[in-house]
Amino acid sequence: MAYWLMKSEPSEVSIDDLQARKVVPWFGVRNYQARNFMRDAMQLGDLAFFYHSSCAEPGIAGICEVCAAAHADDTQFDPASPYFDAKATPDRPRWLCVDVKFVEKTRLLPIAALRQQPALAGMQILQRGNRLSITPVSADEWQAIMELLK
DNA sequence: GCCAACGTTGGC
DNA sequence: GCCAACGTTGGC
Repeated sequence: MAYWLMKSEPSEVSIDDLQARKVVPWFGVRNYQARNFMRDAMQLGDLAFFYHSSCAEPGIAGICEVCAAAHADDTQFDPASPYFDAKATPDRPRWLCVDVKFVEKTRLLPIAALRQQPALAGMQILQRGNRLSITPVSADEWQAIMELLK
């Protein structure tokens, strides 16, 4: 069992959208490192903070659970999608996604609040220049954030 | 809108 | 395989 933090732009998929839809494929990842986390490291039952990025109030907005192993991301085959990849074919998909299911909506925990916690100083998302949309979270970091959310 | 940081591309 | 140019990310 591992912990993760997964960024989503709420204008595309917000925690409220996930709550309404129960399960969503984590489509749109176009970064090899993030893809490899989904393909090689994520396990069914892993928990992730659902993080709202590129929005008015960036921060942790909820919790979700990995509920399907990595499979082809359909958006890579759709010419109408911004995530279309002409070099990908159903035979040889380049991009994968796991499915996640809604666990809970939390109060919004802004990134500024995360930065104020010494226990979280090592979090990958808080490091300078971090851009990765999926990052591992240590058990200690997970616990510290859960405490903040109480 | 700014801009630092990073990943990708492609010529050589 | 190098590396400059370019595009993207994402907080501020």
